[in-house]
Amino acid sequence: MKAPAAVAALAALAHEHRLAAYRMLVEAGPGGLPAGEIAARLKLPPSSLTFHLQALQRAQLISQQRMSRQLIYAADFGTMSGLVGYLTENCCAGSESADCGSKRTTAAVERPITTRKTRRSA
Amino acid sequence: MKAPAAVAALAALAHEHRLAAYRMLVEAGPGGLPAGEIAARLKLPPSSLTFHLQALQRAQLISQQRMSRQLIYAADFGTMSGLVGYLTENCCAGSESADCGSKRTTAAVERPITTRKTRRSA
DNA sequence: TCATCATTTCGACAATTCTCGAAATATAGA
DNA sequence: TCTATATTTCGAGAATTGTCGAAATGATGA
Repeated sequence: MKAPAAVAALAALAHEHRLAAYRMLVEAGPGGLPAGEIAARLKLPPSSLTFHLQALQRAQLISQQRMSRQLIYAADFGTMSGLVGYLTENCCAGSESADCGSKRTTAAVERPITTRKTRRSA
Repeated sequence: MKAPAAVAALAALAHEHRLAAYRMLVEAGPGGLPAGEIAARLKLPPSSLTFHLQALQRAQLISQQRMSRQLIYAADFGTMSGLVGYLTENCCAGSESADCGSKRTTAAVERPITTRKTRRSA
């Protein structure tokens, strides 16, 4: 995943209702859920839900499939995997600095600004 | 990290300039970078940059520290760690469905949350 | 104190996002 | 075909976000 796709995925998830919908679909698994069921659980009017599902779909975070009268939405785990990969590889520092993925129970990585000056800018 | 904080962090990162600024600060490491340096590299007018840095700061993704005349910004790795943790735990399916964190090429965070081995330095 | 540098705050505007009722579309069964 | 169900599309208004020049603030050295 590259930066523009990452921005798209981040933006799609950066909303209360969309994150809730996505999590619901993750929990539902590959079988997914019909739009009406998601709307009911989220207590959203159908047209509002469609708006948010379309945002998730544009970012390729979910997919759609018709099943008789219903439209079933399911999480696309590959995209989320790509996003998590992007964040760990590009936003969590590499080998030299703090590594944010390894032991995140508590604040493992504070800010040792005191240790050394490391003034190499000029 | 809980849902509202995750939404805040996702929204803060969901913008081309802010993601670029954040990545730059990750690469810079704990020493951080002065605002002017970030603005110059991103080719952004100073007031626009401030707007974006404030968004990142509100989400606790970066911190600010004055150093003489300059304001130094540095990535807060703990928050990113929390975000990655939130996504892997809440948005990547649990034990039953597809697990999106497992087979990335390199990555550091490969810690399956399904089992709690408590294996310390095996 | 004054001049200068680094950065933020202010203000105004453009652009985008969010919300949701009403109308339209697609499917199924009688 | 007619009716009912499931969901989307349309349209309009409210709210939020993004942009950036100009003015203000804070720090430094002369």
